[in-house]
Amino acid sequence: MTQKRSTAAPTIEPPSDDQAYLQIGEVAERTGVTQRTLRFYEEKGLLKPPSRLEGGFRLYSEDDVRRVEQIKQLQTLLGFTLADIKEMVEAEEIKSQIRAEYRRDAEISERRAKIAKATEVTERQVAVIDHKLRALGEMKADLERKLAQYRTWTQMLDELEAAQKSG
Amino acid sequence: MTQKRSTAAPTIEPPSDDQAYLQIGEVAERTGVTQRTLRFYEEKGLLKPPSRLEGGFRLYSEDDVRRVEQIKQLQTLLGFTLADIKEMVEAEEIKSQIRAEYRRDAEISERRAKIAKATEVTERQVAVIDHKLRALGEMKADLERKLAQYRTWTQMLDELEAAQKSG
DNA sequence: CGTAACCTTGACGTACACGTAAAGTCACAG
DNA sequence: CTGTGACTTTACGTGTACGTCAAGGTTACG
Repeated sequence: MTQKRSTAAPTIEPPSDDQAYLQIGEVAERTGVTQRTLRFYEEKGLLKPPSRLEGGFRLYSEDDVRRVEQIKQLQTLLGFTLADIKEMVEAEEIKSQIRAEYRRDAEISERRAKIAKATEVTERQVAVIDHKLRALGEMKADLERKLAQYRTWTQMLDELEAAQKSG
Repeated sequence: MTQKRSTAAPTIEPPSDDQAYLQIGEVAERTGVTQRTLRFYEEKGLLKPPSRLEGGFRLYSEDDVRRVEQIKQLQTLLGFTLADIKEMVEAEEIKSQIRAEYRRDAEISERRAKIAKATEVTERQVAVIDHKLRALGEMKADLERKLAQYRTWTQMLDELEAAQKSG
């Protein structure tokens, strides 16, 4: 029998809430990237080191899965480098920090600074996206002009053939 | 004196029209890519081998410059690989062929086939672009939600400080 | 306790997109 | 005719983003 370990509860280490933790294989399958890629992203600081099972097995959260999907989007669809993406991911980290500090008492000026920083980074990202949106729009318009041209040519060939038949 | 060879008329080889031909250095400067990159694109079939001066110097046309700019757009902005881009460029080639055959007598069926092929490739490209447009749109919406969140938080800090002052 | 399935950390390999250095050629000024 | 700058090919080097073993530890089931 091909045995498959039950999606077991973490034996130790993970922030002892009752989340559904996933091993690297599951995450790989769900996200469509390889295990190597997941380790590589961790090594490069794109994914925070996940919690571990006592044996050393990585245990990922659903949040981690979402992050991986986000990274793949940014990379394959939008052509950002992992370095770019790391910056963006770090902005996400800042957001988490802000949320964490929200409950606790923290220097207001410090909180302001972090929010300002996060705002700045996010605005740069929006600008980049706007740039790409415009470029893509122009590109699409070009392609549709071409398609229109092709339709015209096809029609001309139709008429030419019709003339030949009736001629 | 820093000598610069006059943007000389091609001594030989180039399709003997009176276009303004550019050497590789000029093209590199105008397009912002290196000479190495231009030779590399040629090697990879992304740029058709340009005409040469009798000494072997490459002579590029304005069309070539436009193509280089298009390639850079596709690559850096949209994240296509050079292999992808080569396909697209080859579609462009087909279009040129169709235009060339338009004047001459050519098999109608052959012309139809080429137009059909070009249409197919172009439609695939439009589909890819649409995909990216949607992804970018969603990403932008996400970022703007974040920005709104940041504004809310900043406002909360404002009010908190105001309360502290008046308290 | 055996063993299959799953995981771990190295460490080396690879495809892509060029960078860079070497050694020689070409064009024109002086 | 020589110097200088722009160009040529050839060839090896580099950074990114992983792929691919290899050797071994861990977990769960029978």
